[in-house]
Amino acid sequence: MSAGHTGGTDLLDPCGSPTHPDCGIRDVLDRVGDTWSVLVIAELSAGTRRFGELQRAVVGVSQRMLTLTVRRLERDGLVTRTVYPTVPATVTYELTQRGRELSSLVRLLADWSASNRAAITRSRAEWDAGNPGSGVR
Amino acid sequence: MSAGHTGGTDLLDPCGSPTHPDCGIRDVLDRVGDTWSVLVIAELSAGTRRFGELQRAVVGVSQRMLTLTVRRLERDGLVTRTVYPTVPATVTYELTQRGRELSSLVRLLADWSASNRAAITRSRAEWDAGNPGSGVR
DNA sequence: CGGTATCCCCCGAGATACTG
DNA sequence: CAGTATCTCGGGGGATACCG
Repeated sequence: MSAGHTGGTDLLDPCGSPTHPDCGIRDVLDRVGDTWSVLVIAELSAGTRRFGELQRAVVGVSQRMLTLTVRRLERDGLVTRTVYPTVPATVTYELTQRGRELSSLVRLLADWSASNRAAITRSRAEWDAGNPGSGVR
Repeated sequence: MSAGHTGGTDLLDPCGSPTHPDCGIRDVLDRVGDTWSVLVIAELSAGTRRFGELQRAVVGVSQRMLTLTVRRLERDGLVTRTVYPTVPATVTYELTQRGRELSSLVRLLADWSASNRAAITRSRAEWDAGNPGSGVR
């Protein structure tokens, strides 16, 4: 490495300016990072879903958070929202092409998580045993 | 799909029990999701780093949050922490094999984010224009 | 059915000060 | 240099009630 930078993060912080938080990919990663988006994307990767179907499939999500989550995904162009003028209302959600691209990456992450979950849980238990009362979680 | 389940989330919720929040891969995904882990992993994917090097490379992270982040990564067996008994102390961090596996997936996500950032930003602007004062962010 | 609108609480995370 | 220890604040997110 030649500059004053330690290198390696250029992709994550393309502009390199400490005073410019809008650079980097955090805003996109935040969508992957938030509590429910990944789970909603995973469910929608299996096909079109109605609001209620989504809520039942994504165990534990509140109505409020599901609404916020699908709205944000729609805003990012990751899902399309379709309203049918029935009574009562019928609304379906579906991944866009962009959403499907992301979901395939999310699937890799999910697969990795599933196959490493046991080992990580064990690692945590061992660490906690050797570091009592550290407060780290 | 044959059962009463809408299907598609088995990987994300292997046990399917609503009363068992410990199931699923959220706890692993949370590590990917939190603010700094991904950035630290990305930096460490370029090689071993000292604490101060990490803090300079990961622009914006506070000392406290960097400490917490590397401790959690260590706890999960994603990084190793090595203390050299020099004065003052020297501490280095390095990805484990498991950490390198995850970092390669994170890299895919980072690449995707970088190439889709502009389009997503545009999509958000359009959505905001058509949904004034919605409060969704 | 598929949402809004409110209230409220917890904790993630920054700022600052101190230490082996 | 590489951390702890406190204090603080904002907002993510749950619970509940109401609506077209």
